[in-house]
Amino acid sequence: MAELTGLQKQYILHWGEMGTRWGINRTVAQIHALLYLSPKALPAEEIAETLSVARSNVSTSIRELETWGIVRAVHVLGDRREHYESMKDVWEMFRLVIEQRKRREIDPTREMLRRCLADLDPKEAGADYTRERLQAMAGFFEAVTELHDQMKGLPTGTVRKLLKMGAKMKRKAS
Amino acid sequence: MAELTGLQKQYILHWGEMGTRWGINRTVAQIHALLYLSPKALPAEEIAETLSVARSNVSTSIRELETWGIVRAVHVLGDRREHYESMKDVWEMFRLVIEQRKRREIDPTREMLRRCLADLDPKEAGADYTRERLQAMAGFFEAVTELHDQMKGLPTGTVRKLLKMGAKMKRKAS
DNA sequence: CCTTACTTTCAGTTTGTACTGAAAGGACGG
DNA sequence: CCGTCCTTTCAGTACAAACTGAAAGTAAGG
Repeated sequence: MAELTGLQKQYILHWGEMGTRWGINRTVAQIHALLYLSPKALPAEEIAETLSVARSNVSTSIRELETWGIVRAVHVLGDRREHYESMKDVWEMFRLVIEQRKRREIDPTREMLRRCLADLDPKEAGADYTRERLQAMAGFFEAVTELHDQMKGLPTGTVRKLLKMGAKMKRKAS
Repeated sequence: MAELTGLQKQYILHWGEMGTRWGINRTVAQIHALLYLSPKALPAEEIAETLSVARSNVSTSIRELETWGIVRAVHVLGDRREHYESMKDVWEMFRLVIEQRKRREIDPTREMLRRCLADLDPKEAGADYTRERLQAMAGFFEAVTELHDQMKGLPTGTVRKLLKMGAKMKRKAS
């Protein structure tokens, strides 16, 4: 089994911490980091040993990474075990994660806000104020959704172009 | 003390859940939701009763919201207690949060990546591959930083304009 | 089929974060 | 300055999420 270099250790540990701050399981993030740096697909057993976690923990974590769509199992000739490899395209990886977090978190929030606005009884005291607040929040989430929908279809290069355009507008405004 | 309407309850509970998913303490998020919906600033005591949490918990949570800069203490004539109110501008609120999360999480990651690239020993086996991966990741984080820096200075309206421009480019591309 | 190699599931345990209540620390009014 | 009202701090506790290891499940090879 391959020992980790100091550099790999540094990257993996940092990535793990990062994960926890964004509501992603530390081990899940660490496994992803390991696979991302690895030039070849790794079997679960080796991942477990390298990161010093239980084999079963790896199983669950890999499963989660697979549902995100950023890790997949590949087969190696003459080996019955599954080997796992990470997607290497960073932009696509984050796009996948963002898309899914939007679906799981942003969309339900939009629904909640719509439901609240629908349920709002105009006769209730302070209804106008509440509506104002809910609408402001809803407007923000709609804008985020719009932004997301537009990024979704764009190739990486176009996003970069937009970045440059933003820079120009900023200069004009100031 | 004002009882919560069903609608407020719904909003506050949802916001609390939302918070936990993004690494923000549930109570902190709930307090923010309550203050956001409240037309008037509330004393800590009332927040504690309304949400059924300990007075001391409110104290800590408010403190955190204050460091984010999205809640502040105000004084009410003839009342010795501090009253707390939430910022009402949603865009500004998220801008503040994003800016600070960037500083706490994105920036250290950029540094880590730069350090890794600097430490990388070209003589080590697989160094080229590792460099490639680290550079790809670093490039992404640089782009995110660039994007953030540009958004930072822009007024809300300009962000909306960029959204529309993106829509146009998308149509052209397809 | 049976064996062996590998993977997943799950009940119990550990760990870390959040929360509480009591005590200490201000500050204002009298 | 003393009492009271309010806020913060902190040590201990509760709770939820993560993790483990054993056992059950699955599939390939002989």
